[in-house]
Amino acid sequence: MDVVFSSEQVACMCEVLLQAGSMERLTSFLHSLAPSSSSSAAAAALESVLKARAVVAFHQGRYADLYGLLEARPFSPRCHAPLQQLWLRAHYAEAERQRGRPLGAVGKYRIRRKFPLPATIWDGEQTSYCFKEKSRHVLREWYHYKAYPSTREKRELATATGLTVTQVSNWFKNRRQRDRSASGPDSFYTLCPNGGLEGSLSDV
DNA sequence: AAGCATGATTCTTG
DNA sequence: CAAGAATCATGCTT
Repeated sequence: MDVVFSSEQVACMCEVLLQAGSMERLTSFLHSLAPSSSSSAAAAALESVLKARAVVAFHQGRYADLYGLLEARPFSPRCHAPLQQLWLRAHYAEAERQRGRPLGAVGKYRIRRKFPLPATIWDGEQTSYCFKEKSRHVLREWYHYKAYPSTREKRELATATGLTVTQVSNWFKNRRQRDRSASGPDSFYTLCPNGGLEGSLSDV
């Protein structure tokens, strides 16, 4: 068909179908897009289309295609997280298929080291189980100067780091606690006490 | 499998 | 509501 979509429409279509997770429709939609030469050039330049193609490639197990797509050109940071997941999950899947059984934590770790994220999908860091190095840097600096930020200062730190106020509070709390316990008169008893808690809590 | 690091949670206290 | 302590949960590393 020669239904002509604007670039925006195409992108929107991809996003919606991605969101809905309907591979079928997404696949056929992309397929309908590919052969037409006029709009395909413009469409191919669209990030959403590339992302959609990557997702489809992943779903179909065409991992080589997937890697090609991901490495082809830089993506905006907005898409990094999902695309990184694709990259990793594809490599995990390949390794698992090859060895016939699922990978454990260590296996996945090795895969991650063996196949580092391409620069097109990675802004340098953002490993996820931690706050960003940038945010942590800000917090550390601040802590050095003052370990007890006021509520107002916490708010500022939150906006400065992109974290929530609670996260900032937690960070300072944890930091203080760990600093203190690390330097305190720790020579004494290292063992934990036992019997502390008695059951039977009354409710209501 | 064990150890470490780090964010979050729970409980108590002021 | 915030601080401290103990503890949990999870991910990384060895």
